[in-house]
Amino acid sequence: MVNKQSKIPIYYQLEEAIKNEINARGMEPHSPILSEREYAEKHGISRMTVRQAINNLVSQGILYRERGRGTFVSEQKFEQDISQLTSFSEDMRKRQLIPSTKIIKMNECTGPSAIHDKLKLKQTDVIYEIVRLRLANDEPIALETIYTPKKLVSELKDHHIETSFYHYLETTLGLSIKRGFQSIEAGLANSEEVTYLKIKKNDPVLIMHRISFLDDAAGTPIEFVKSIYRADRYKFNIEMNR
Amino acid sequence: MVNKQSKIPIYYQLEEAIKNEINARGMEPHSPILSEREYAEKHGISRMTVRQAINNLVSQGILYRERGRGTFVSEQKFEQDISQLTSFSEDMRKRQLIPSTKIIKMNECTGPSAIHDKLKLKQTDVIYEIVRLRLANDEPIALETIYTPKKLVSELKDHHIETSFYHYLETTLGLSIKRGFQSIEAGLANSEEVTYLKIKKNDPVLIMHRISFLDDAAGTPIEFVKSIYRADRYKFNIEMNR
DNA sequence: GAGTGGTCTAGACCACCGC
DNA sequence: CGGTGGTCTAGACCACTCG
Repeated sequence: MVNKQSKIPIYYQLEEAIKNEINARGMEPHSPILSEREYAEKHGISRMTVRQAINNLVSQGILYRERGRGTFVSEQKFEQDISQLTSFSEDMRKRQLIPSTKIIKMNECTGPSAIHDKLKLKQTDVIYEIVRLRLANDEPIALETIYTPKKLVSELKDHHIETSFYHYLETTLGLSIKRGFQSIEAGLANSEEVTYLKIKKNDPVLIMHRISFLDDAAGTPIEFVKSIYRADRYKFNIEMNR
Repeated sequence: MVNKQSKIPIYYQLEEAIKNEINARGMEPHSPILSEREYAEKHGISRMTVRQAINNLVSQGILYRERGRGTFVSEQKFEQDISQLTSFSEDMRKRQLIPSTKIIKMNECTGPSAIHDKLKLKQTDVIYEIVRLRLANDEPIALETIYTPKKLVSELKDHHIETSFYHYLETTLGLSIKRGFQSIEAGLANSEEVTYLKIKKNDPVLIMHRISFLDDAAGTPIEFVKSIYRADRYKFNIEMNR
């Protein structure tokens, strides 16, 4: 039921109520929910408020409308889940593997300038360069180099980056990552990569570059990452819309 | 200006008007547009109608709001372009390259069964197997094998697949592709790939598998594709949300 | 305090669907 | 025909920002 005295907006309460209704009653895809006028009367609220709730659920892919017929429960709700920007740790857990990390190197630097440009920094700004070996079930999977501006992540300690850098950014620093741009190419392992990844010289590898941006008005770059993945242990999975 | 007599919804006319305003005046990112009340008065319409127009532009990533301050022009407008499922031809044109195609092989078959499973077909259903060499500016980029059910694409002729298979599906057959699932891995070129792609044995390649689904209630699989890309000429670019 | 976006109301007319 | 969603109105009060 909707509480009109609550500080929580009515349309939001109704969103939750409708979602509960769908789950609690185990409503099948394509089954109709109440009409907008019925919800309005049932809760003693305006139809426009009901529409706001339903609009939100439609854009979340939970409901769909058909003019003249009604509003119905959607088939699936992948929608938001498509092509999510995920950290290595999240990625591995999705694959039912246990992620771990070995820090190879962490230092502050002011170069190279190409990195400054990508991160939209001044040449004098200090950048952290972090090299980590990423493992899954204790087997080396990827060698990863992160560049991130010191002024955004303050004083980084080993324990901040021993598990998930994203988790540290989002939970401890309260930074919100909005989107990232990735490129994926193929190459052959060089001697440094061979050592850490325990593969042979000239074995194929996947080379991923990523730049991620914060969810602020300016879209501030927060990290530039280069990762080398073992081709025999890793492939990228991407779900795409058209 | 908005025409209240038109059959085109006012909120939609206003959307177009605001977009024009931004472009025509060359408004910079972060510059404010008129307030909701100002648009309402200027066009003699209700504020709620103005809000509907602005809401749409916000969800398209063209504007953003700040409570108590106003509504502003967004930095970029990547919008829906995120992680779009694109055909080879579309992909190349985006990169300012001229795509072309050489058909290597096209035949009907009823195997292998793994393909039938992926396309959710009966073992007796006929599948087209199409092998095409994809070029950009006349240079070979990828060797592509498509499996697609004959019953969905009817009688395929060479000229249907000499340019864009997606274009044929969507324009001639009126099929609408909704989403696809891709995997990307790295490998070394085998002897067949070497010949067509004009690279050397054991050069690195990108191996892409894709399965695409139609925009119908059942989400019918329409194609299973395996593509081998030259690593020295191609990399995947992906934009992702979080 | 003046202006902004956020929420909400109680109506209205329309186009469309299914019976 | 009655019911649905789609659009629209002319107000209202709120929380927030900024000078």
